[in-house]
Amino acid sequence: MHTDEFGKVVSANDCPIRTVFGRIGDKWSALVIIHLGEQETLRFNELHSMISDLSQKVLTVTLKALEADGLISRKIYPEVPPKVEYSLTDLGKSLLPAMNPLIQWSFANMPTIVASRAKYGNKK
Amino acid sequence: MHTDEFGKVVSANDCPIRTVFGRIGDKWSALVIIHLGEQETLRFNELHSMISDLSQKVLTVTLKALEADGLISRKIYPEVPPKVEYSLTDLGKSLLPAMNPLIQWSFANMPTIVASRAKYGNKK
DNA sequence: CAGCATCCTTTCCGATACTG
DNA sequence: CAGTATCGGAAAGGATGCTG
Repeated sequence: MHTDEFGKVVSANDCPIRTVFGRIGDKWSALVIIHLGEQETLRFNELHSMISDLSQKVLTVTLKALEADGLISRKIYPEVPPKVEYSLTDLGKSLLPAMNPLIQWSFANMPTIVASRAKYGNKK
Repeated sequence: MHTDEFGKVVSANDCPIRTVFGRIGDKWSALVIIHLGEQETLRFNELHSMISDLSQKVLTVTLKALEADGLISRKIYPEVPPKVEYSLTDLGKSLLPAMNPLIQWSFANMPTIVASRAKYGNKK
């Protein structure tokens, strides 16, 4: 147990960095948030087709986790067939500008990283 | 397969967001990068004691992955006992300011997220 | 349409023991 | 000191089938 530059505990589940980066760093959450940031609201299958290579089960799990964290909201229209719309909450919206620099960095530096990774693989 | 707002492919391994967020979003990489950002250079056991609840094996794996991506560099001093120093590369240093807003956001909003998570758990 | 349930594989990660 | 090697448990993620 120790403290970081913010004077907060950086251990186990008390660590904000691990909590937040763990959420948006999982395989799909960041993409879901970004898509919802662009589109205002999206239905389940719209999201599913936008991020086509994730299973519907995992999308469900991801959405539930984001909802539990208060980052997205889920609106159900009592119709047949059912219609469910997802959108960012205010908290979720506040996350977008915080993520933006990292997104920019990702696009700018991904080629470098991929090249470095390949080179490292060869050296082994 | 589709394109996002940047006009780039957002699928499989071609997605910068998934590549970068996947790396810094894993359980420990972000913390390692942040610590190296604060301290300039750190030895293996210094990092290990700073992030005490990760095993030495996982620290090794994490460091190797970051090195492979070109984010940190590893300097070996041929002494007995051995001494190895880790530091951020220029690429790694450029990542820090990009991560910063998200770090700030994490500290600011972690309480809200934790509260929301707990509430959601009760409702189920 | 928007899921839930189940099964299965893969990956992650911690504990422990050992080494140049 | 700074790792490597091996094992085992837990968790993440994918495929498939079923349902209100």
